[in-house]
Amino acid sequence: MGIADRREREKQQRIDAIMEAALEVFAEKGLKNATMDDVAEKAEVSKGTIYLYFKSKEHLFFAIDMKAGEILKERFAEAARSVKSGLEKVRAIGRAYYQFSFDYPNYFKAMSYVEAMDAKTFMEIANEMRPAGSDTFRDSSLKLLADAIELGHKDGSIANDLHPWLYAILLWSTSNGVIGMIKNKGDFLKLLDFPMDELYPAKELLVERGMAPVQPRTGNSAPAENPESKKN
Amino acid sequence: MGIADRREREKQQRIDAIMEAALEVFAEKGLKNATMDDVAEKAEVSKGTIYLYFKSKEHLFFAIDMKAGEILKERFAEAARSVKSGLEKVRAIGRAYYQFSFDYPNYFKAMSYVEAMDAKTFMEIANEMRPAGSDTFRDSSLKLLADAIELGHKDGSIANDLHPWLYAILLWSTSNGVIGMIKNKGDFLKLLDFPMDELYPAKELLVERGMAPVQPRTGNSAPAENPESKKN
DNA sequence: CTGCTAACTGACCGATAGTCAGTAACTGAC
DNA sequence: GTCAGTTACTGACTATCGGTCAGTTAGCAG
Repeated sequence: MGIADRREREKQQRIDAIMEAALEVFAEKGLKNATMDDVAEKAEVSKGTIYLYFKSKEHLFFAIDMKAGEILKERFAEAARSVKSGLEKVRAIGRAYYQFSFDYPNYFKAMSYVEAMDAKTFMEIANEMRPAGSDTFRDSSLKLLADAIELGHKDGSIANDLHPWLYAILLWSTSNGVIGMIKNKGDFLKLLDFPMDELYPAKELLVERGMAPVQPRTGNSAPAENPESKKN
Repeated sequence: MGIADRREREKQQRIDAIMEAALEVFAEKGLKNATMDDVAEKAEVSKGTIYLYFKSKEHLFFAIDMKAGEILKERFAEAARSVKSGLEKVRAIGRAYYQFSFDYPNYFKAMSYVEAMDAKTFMEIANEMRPAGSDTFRDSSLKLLADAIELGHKDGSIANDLHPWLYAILLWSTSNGVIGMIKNKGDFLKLLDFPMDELYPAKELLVERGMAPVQPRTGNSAPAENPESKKN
């Protein structure tokens, strides 16, 4: 079985080489302008070889997205480990995500790309590429966030009127929006003297106030369920 | 001058026809799979004609994005008009945006596409296509949101610890994240029994709590500025 | 009718994702 | 050692699509 093992190992090395090359090409030319020929050259294989291991360019992106997910999971775990309360863990995970987008801009771009895929394409590729038993969310980085929120419910640091998974998806998607704005339009907004650096901290502030355990309030600030509140 | 007028009118009709055709093709095939040949056929012009009026596919997208912005502005104005307090206006505008993404899914997609452009490309195209005097933000739909927030500061319905424009960009980008999640991954999450319908209302709840005028709090829920809060 | 201009056309080009018939390298059986 | 079979790999080729441009048509002025 030693030979089969070695072959398996070599296969994996090829896959790693291709993914690493892809990441470098993305960094140099951007996702959209990176060609498969570029990747092939950088990885020192022929284009055909890439297609032996990745069904399409999108499959390659997806593989990179999965790897990004692994890195993110480690970072989230570390962030959550560093503090105790649910709210603190949520905050630490949020910052870890923000930091990740700077530390691994190309992984982050790949994630954004996959994020923006329509659900149909996404599901097709996901079904082909995820290891058989893997349960999309249950073992993802998001799980760590949901766990932190659940803990927050228990230790009283987070309002428990929303389901942990709802909170998690909410925090995830709002962070994506804010970081996406910073990444894609940051240069532009800076040109208009907009203080980009304050955006994520402000988001954190807003969300943490929103997650605070509900207390009796004075004033007219209660969120209304009623859509047609025409009277002042 | 009658002839020149007529020519100008016909030119505009051509432009409208192309944009309308483009929108239909996007609806049928999705942004990515829509080809310029498709658009040309649908608009009943040759491909060359499209390129007389739009420098590139991206310029065409951008034109559609601008039109979407106009529609959005009207909707925002109407939403803001329907209520009185700053917070209510913000809420109404937020809902108008959410509703817009369902009423005009293809306009919304085009906006998302432009949103995701890198700042460099975006600025190049914007400079070419915006009417000369127009000041990107100052007369955009976002301005209406910023105005509503400023009003909220004055009437006391919104915490005034963040600059109106910071709030506006924040609400905009977080909404984009949430709606993007719903649009792109909604089908997928639904498959996992995730209650998609609750996502936007939950976002609204969270944000409105976060925007509420600051009051003395009990409990340990104060957002900390300190990044290394290691002690529980 | 003639010459001029503006609008329009569609065959064509270059780039690029993806394919596949052919080749090379390796393996295990004898 | 050799040879048939298998696996990994190659790169020329195809199809598609964004974008171009030389040529055509239509309308107008003199």
